[in-house]
This record gives sequence, C-alpha cells and structure tokens, in this order.
Amino acid sequence: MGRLIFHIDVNSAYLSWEAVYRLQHGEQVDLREIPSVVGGDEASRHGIVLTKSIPAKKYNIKTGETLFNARVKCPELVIVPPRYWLYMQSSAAMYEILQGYTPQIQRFSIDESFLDFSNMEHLYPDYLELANTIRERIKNELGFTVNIGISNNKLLAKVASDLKKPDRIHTLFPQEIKEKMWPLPVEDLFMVGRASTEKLNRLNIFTIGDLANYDINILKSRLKSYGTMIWNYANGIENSEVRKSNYIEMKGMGNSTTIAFDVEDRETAHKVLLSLCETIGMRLRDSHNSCRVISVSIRGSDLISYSHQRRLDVATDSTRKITEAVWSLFDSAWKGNKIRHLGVHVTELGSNDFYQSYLLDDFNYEKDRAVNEAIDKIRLKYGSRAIMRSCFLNSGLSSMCGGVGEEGYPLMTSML
DNA sequence: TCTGGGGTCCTAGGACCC
DNA sequence: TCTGGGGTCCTAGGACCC
Repeated sequence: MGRLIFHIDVNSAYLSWEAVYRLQHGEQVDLREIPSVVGGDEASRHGIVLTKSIPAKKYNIKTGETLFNARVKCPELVIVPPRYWLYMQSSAAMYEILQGYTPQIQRFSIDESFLDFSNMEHLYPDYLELANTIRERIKNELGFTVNIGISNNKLLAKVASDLKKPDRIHTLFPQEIKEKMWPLPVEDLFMVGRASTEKLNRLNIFTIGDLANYDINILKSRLKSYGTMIWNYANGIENSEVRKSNYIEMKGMGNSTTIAFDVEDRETAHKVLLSLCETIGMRLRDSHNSCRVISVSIRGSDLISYSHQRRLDVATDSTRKITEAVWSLFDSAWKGNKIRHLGVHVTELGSNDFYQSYLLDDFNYEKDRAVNEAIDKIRLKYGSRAIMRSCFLNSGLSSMCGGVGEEGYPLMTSML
C-alpha cells in the first residue's frame, strides 16, 4: 500500500529538442553526439551555457558558465541559439503522452514531471515495465530520451532519475539509499547548493551519507530549518504530494532583462522598466490576478544587485499603476551606477475579480481597465508588437520585454 | 563581446503596537 | 540615567530550484 512515484527528466532537454528538430529538418549531425551547447546571444550579453551535450560535459563545461569560458575548455564547441517555442512544444508533446498513463502529474519544470502511480497495481502490475513503456514511447514518438527515477517519494525519485544518464531507468527505494545515494557527493542532494556545500564541507560533511549520519542538532543550529530539511532528505525522508499543476496557485511573477548596453540615464531606465511592466500587467490580467507588492531590482555593470519593494494600499492589475510604482521605486533605489540588468517583480497576488473604485484619488479605474482590456485583446490577436507606446519607436528597445510572449507559460514549480 | 531568466522560500532587522 | 518584551508588519537580501 506504499506510494509509487516516478520522476521523468528529459536528458539535456534544450539541446536534445534542438537536435531532434535539426535532424527532422535535414541536418546530418546529431548535436547530442558532439561537444555542443545551447547558449544565449553574446552580442546582447546573454552569453551563457543553457544546456550542454554529454560530450561537452566531458570537457567539464558547466551549465550557467560563460560561452567564452566554455570555448576555452573546448575550442571546437558547437554553440546553437535557444528556440523557446520549440521547447514549449516539445514539453507539451511529452506531457500529452504522460497524461495517458495517469492524471496525477505535477509538471515540475519545462522538462521534468512527477507521476503518482500509488494504488494502481491493478492497472500497472509491473512498474518497471510501465517505466520502460513510457521511456520507449517518448523515444520512438518524439525522438528524445528521458531518465526515469522510481521510488516511494518525490525526493528519492528525483535523485534516482539523476543517477546515470542518458535513457535510463533507476529505482531508489528506502532499502537502496545506503548503497545508491549515500556514496554521492553531498552537493548532488536536492536543495544543497554552493553555499550549503561550503558550510557542510567545513563540518567535514562530504557525502550524502556523511550528512545523513550527522548530529541533527548541530545542523539545526548552523543551518536553521534548512539543516533539518536536508538532513531529512539525506535520510530519504520527504512526504510532499504530487500536486496537479492546475491547482497550484501562483505566488508571484517577475520580468527581468539584461540590456544589450549599460544604461546610464534615468529616462532609458524608465523605458526599459515600462516595457517590463507592460508584460507583467498583461500576464496579471491574463491570469485574473492583481498584486499588492511591487519590486524593482537593479544589477549594475559590476554585477552587484540591489532592490526596493513597496506594498500598495490597494491591489492592482493596471499597467499604468504598476508603472507609476515601479518608476518611483527605481528613482528612490538607483544609486546612479551603470545598469546592466533591470527587473520588475510582483507578489502577494490575489483575484482581480472586482472593480476597484477608490474614492480618495481621481484616477479613472473604469477607463484604465477598459484601455488595458482593449490593448490585451489586440496583442493576443495580432502579437505583442501590434500595438506599442510611441516612446519605443526608434529607441532600440523592445516595447514588451521579457516573458514568453504569445506561446503561453505552463504553470510550474521548483519546490517539492 | 565574461556572468540569463523564470520561480519559491527563509531570515534578519527595523518600525510600531500594547 | 537603572532602557521590558512579545507580537506583527514591512523591507532587503540571500539561498535554492529549473
């Protein structure tokens, strides 16, 4: 009667999807078989590794590092640009297949899902056979490979899918923890990142097993609630539900961009922020949300970030109101340094199913709402560039920055 | 022209209240 | 001239995930 959880993870997702697309369009080489990466555009200062092929990994190329660095490690490295609409499509196609097996699916990211097969022995008597069927179907029908991790909770299933790649199925049941998980380096554990690894190493903790057998009270005092959580994880203790994605409410949304050049004046910064607000406003209205808290973040050319946020008296979904708040936050926050990156985030979301007629100011909410609605309709029908504010003409800036534009945005979480 | 963009959650410290 | 203490709200910053 125990739980049975699958974690399905696409191998080198962006790169695999790109490789399949290219093969389908007549290209001879398979990107997955040579040192290659999907990387951002260096000219506009987005030059980092988004996904690497397995041969590229052999050169010690890491996700997130600069393309400049990656080329130093491997001069013949093939770099291809990202194609986000393709990733959305590929992800959706895989989800279609998975849905045929159980409705209990949590889309964890664009290329990862948890499936709950608890109490379904009557339908699927042999879970290994089931996993194999799913793996084969994705490979045959969609052309890319996945790893499947199997256990009785999400944490262990996730660690299992990460074991040996590609195109593999692994189990990691509680009785296998000692043999399969404890020898791994502690940074392989979910939620143990760079900062925690350093702290743990200083405590002489180097493997997941070291962590599992450490005194929990010392961890608690050094790492607070994190200490308890990762100690539990190291012992395979985790009991969160597989949450169907449509029932997960969004907590906040953000839009940020690295600008192709350093911004040095307030007017240009305001324009970039406006374009970010346009996208945020539209996404808020599209999801029937309003926000109470608005925040602006600034990253300077020195790569140091800072932010200011403000709680509004009344929730809003108006592009105009958001922009006013964002501009004033920027003006109070900006230290006058050269700006590389700007971001707008909204949190404390709530329903926008009400008309806000706030009598204390003379802002015409009805008219503003009608304007936003009309613009949203035009953009949904004809694309985000169909209508724009005149200040963006000949400015070299996009009128609607960030976001995923017309392709939509699947609801995903990165917390178990 | 060396460092992305989308998220979630936690903590520390100050203001303020009783 | 000995400066409480608990609670809540708010902001800034940092950790982690993909």
